[in-house]
Amino acid sequence: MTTSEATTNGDTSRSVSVKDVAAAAGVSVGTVSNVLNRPEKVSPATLEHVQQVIGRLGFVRNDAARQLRAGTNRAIGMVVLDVRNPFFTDIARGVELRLAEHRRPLILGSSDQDAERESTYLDLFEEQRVSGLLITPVGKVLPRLRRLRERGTAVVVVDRRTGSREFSSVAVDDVRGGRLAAQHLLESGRRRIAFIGGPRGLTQIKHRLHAAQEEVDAVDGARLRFVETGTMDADAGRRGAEDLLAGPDRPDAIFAANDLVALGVLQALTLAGVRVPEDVAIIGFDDIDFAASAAIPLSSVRQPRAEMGRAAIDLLLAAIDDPAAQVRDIVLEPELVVRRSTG
Amino acid sequence: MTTSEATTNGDTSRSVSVKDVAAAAGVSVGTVSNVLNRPEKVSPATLEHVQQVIGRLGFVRNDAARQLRAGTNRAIGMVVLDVRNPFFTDIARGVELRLAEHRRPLILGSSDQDAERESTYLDLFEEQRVSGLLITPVGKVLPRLRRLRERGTAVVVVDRRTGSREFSSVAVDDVRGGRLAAQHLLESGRRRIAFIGGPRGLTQIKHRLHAAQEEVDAVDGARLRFVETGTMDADAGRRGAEDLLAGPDRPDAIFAANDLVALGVLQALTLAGVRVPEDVAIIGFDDIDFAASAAIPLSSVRQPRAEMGRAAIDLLLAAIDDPAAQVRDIVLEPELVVRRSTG
DNA sequence: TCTGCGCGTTGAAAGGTTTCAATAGCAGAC
DNA sequence: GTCTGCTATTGAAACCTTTCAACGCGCAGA
Repeated sequence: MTTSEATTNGDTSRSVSVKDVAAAAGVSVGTVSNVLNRPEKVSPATLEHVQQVIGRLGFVRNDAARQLRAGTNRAIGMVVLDVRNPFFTDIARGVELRLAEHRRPLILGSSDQDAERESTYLDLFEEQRVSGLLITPVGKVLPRLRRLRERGTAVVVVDRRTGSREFSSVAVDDVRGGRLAAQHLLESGRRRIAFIGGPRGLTQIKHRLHAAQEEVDAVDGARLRFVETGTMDADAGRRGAEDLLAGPDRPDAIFAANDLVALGVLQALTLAGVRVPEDVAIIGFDDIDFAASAAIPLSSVRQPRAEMGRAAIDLLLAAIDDPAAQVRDIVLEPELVVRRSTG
Repeated sequence: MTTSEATTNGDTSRSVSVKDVAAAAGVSVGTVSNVLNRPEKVSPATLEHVQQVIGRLGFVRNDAARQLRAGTNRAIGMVVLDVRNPFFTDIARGVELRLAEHRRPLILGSSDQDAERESTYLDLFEEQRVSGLLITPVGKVLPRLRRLRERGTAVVVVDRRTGSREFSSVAVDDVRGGRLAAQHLLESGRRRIAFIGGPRGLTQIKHRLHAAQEEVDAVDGARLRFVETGTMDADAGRRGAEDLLAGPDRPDAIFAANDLVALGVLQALTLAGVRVPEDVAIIGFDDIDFAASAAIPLSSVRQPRAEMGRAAIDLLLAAIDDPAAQVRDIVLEPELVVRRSTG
């Protein structure tokens, strides 16, 4: 117990605690805590002195103890749907940036569309007592989310809506997005349009497709075909496009459910010697960076991903600060980005 | 204190603790803890009973308290260099999968090549007392890493080597990778090769370039040109390729420092009407999914990213279990993947 | 019947922070 | 010189889990 021996050389045997700092500075632990958390309550002289001791001893606050006391972890948990789709990593990046401003850690998990993995992460987050949770749900998790909220964890749903108005959410106006894409294709003179993507059951798909259909219906002689796929990756796009090419009545434009699908479509067309955009125009959705970097730069309907992340965190932090805060559904506007692939 | 009233309906006012479980089950907290952590020490009858109570009350272990007691967080921290490059997210994914098997949370931060952000994350991880740290260093962090290790945090360096043999690392044999790419181009008859990428100072670039140079030197009439870029993204590739096209003596093959650069190169060539691979062959590095999905599928030198993540975690967990474990540099083998872009 | 043994269980201590009621110190008012 | 009111500081309690020495009990062996 060499309390007074705390000298310059950090004897790093055991971690330095507030108690050590207090002893070395000749003040009480309460004061040290105040220096850390409410510096304005401490006299300037004491403040300065304690801060110096903290620096000298290399004290680093133990967050576990702080959490224990506070009853909640400062960290935010996030369950991402698919880390391999830059759309989601871009959202995560927005989240992370905003969170860093608040010095809150982000505990990240990716469900990879697997309900079981999703559930495992929810278990983990519950043990961690995270103060907030961001999730793009896969399985039937509403009951779990309710339970989490009852236990004091704020929840915000990302890129989905629960429909039940129970949880705040951040999403993009898919109807508008579908409309923008279809209008653009129609305005550039395309009439035989195919929509590639799926599965059909996904709300987003339904909205985008339905809006596109309405636009197409409003133009004489224009038709829309739906090519359903099980997943929404490049492979799906490739196969969907190959099917279209093999069949009769080749379309003159393809609206892909997202950019990954669009990239697959572009590949299939290129390899088949179909000229883009002369023979077939392609437009994607999301506007991930790879859309702009494609061999034929892809037109796309831009989703403001970083902003989605930011908005989600802002909603979440608001809910954490005031658990009675109102449930809000934030709907962001998509934006048409025209590039080479639609001429 | 309605201890005995703990019934099916979770009165979720305050979180259920071991103490509550103990009271409801009529045993001591020590026994509850044993049920949780050393079930074999508990008599079958008690075990069964306590487990039922745990289920009934919806008890979830408070990890903060556990951490406080243990002195260390079960979580692993990871600082990723650039989340926008799928190469790194793929590694992170491998890490995450392996970690999930051990029920350890992953706290993720991305430095985006910024030394300051990197430093902020190290602060955060220190406060969290993470038990292990995975990092692809940007700034001068060796002193920090040393300090972390002194304080009991295991450290593994990913996709870099420190040179100092102080920290374990996982990386890929870049010399071999550079050799594979160059050999492949030379064997397919290419003689005027350009290497696009940079910055020059990066060890990886040096190794890949140097190995390629050696291969080229071994073949009569073959030449290698180096086009240095500041970053390693699609934009850099695009500009590098444009420069090459504008200059005299157009190459017949381009070896891109990574796949992002290669995609940019492909775009520039396509837009300039240069045929790939007929006029110019392209090979990238990493073999991210987008290489296979490019309009002209890209040949690449595959880095086993998931395996890198797994190996890194295995090293890390070994170091956590036994702090005296030997420092190891794991070097994985790259693999040539031939696709359309090199004919 | 007594001793010794082993198993299962207990209860208290420890871990580091924050909070808050209580205290000390001090200046100004009377 | 005493009292009031204020600010700065104190010290102990609380948060929840894990660990471990100690305890009680039943049973086998003497």
